[in-house]
Formats: sequence, structure tokens, C-alpha cells
Amino acid sequence: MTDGPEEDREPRTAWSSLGDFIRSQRELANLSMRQLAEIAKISNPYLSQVERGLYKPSADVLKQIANALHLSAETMYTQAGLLDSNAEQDNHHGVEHAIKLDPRLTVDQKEALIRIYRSFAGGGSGG
Amino acid sequence: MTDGPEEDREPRTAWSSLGDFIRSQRELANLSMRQLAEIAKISNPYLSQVERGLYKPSADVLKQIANALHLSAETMYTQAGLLDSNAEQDNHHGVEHAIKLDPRLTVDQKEALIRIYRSFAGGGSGG
DNA sequence: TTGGTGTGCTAAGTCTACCAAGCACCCGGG
DNA sequence: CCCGGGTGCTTGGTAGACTTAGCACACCAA
Repeated sequence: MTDGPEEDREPRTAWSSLGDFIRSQRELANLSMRQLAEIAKISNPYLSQVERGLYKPSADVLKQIANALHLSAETMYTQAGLLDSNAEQDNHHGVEHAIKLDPRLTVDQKEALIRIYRSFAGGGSGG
Repeated sequence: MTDGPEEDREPRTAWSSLGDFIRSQRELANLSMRQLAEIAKISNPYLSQVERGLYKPSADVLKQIANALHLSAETMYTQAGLLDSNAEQDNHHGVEHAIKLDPRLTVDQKEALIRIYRSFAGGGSGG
């Protein structure tokens, strides 16, 4: 669609801001699309479409781009709306939470520990 | 629900895959695939495939599942390898730490829990 | 002028995350 | 025996994330 020099910047989706963000960061780093794409190991046309908001990149690609731009993955995910700004960062130290996440424990062991913990703590420290 | 007690368990050192993690968390929450799929707003066959490692879910789906399981999105992303784990997320350290910080427990209870936990976890890697 | 190299953008195709429907199995009741 | 309802798993198909090839324009050299 050979449009003229005046291009209307219309946010057709919520994630077009992500494209703007990436583009500004890329220009800030003085990288061409092909350069950034090379570093991030994606194709340059795809980067173009991402920057213009046509596609929503997967988290994997997002991480690669963030890495190439020397940004944290969290920042990228937040920009992409995959993470709430920093409410999620503050992970509470719940005992049950920690137990559930422990890879050394079997499911049965977790259930046992949680049962014991609840009997100690006197009720639902629900997680 | 209770399938054979002799199930192939993957190496204890880490979650062999995201699917195993999700399945454990689901079983820990006493949810069937259809129930979790319903809450997470994905299809039950897809959940089955994800749990068996056939597909790698998108961050969006990951977030939904995390929410349905009352886990933080960060935790899920970390499990999926999309985020590097922070000190906050460090799990086997986390259980003892969380126990020590819990104001509901007496010192004796904490010691008991930690002893049980260590017996379960195999006593390795303290600290 | 022509040619080579830079930029970003477009078109057509591949791969895969994801869904709807259905299968095989097991259990309790008629 | 045959149902009805529970479990997890398989099949076939769709949408979109992503790639490889190629377009159009701009700049500098011969």
C-alpha cells in the first residue's frame, strides 16, 4: 500500500506501544533494523513488523531483543503487558508458596509439609 | 485420578520441563485437567499437551495458568526459562527462609518443620 | 548514466501454539 | 448386560508468530 509521506500513527492495538518502545530503544542504541535483528537472532522484516505493531512477539523473541538492547527481560515483558509493572516483583515469602515451588520435594511430601505447617500456623495462610 | 504409583520420575535436581512443574502444581491444588483448563481459560487437550511437554505455551497462557494456580507470573516465567531466577525466586533456599520468617510459628515449630523439610529434601545444599 | 550498498517495507510460505471433537479407560447404578 | 459421568490422551484443523526472498528508495563511487 504505497502510502504517502504522511503516515497516520493510529494505535490499532494496545501493543503498538511496544513497537514504539523497541524502535526508540533501537535508535537510541544507534542500531539499524538489520543489525538489531542480527544480534537478536530474528529476521529484519519481522523486526520491522514488530516495531510497527503488526505482530506481537513471543516472550522468547522479546527476551532476545531485550538482551540485544541491554535491557532486562522484565522491562520488556512489562512493556509488552506480560508483567504488571512491579506488583508481581514483590513475591511474598509464604511458607506454602515456597514449599510448593521446591523441586526437591515430591507432591506427597509437599502435601505433608503443608499439612504440618497448617497445623502449626493454625489455619489458612492460603496461597 | 490416582494413576499408577510407579510413575517415571524425572531427575530430582530440577524440573525436567515446564510441563512437570505445571502438573505438580495442578495436582497439589487438587484440580483435574478440565478444572484447571476451565479456570485458566484454555482447552483441556491443550493443557494435557503442555503438561506432557509437547508444546511450549505462550507467555499469555503461562500467565493464565499461573493465576489459576495462585502462582506469580514471574514464577511461571522463570520455570519456563523466560526469566532468569532472582534471589527472591530461589526455591530450595526459600522454604527454610520462609519458615524462619513466618511469624505464626514458634521457634520449636520452625525447627521441627525445617527438620522434616531437610529429611524430605535429602539434606543437601543447606544455605 | 550505471552499479553497489545502505536503509526500511512487503509478499508468500513454514512452523507451531492453540482449539473442538472424539477416543479409551475406569467406576457406580439400573 | 448397558448407561451416565469421571479421568487423561489423540486427532484434525485454524490462526498467527516467524522466516526466506524480494521490492522501493537513498546515498556514494566510477
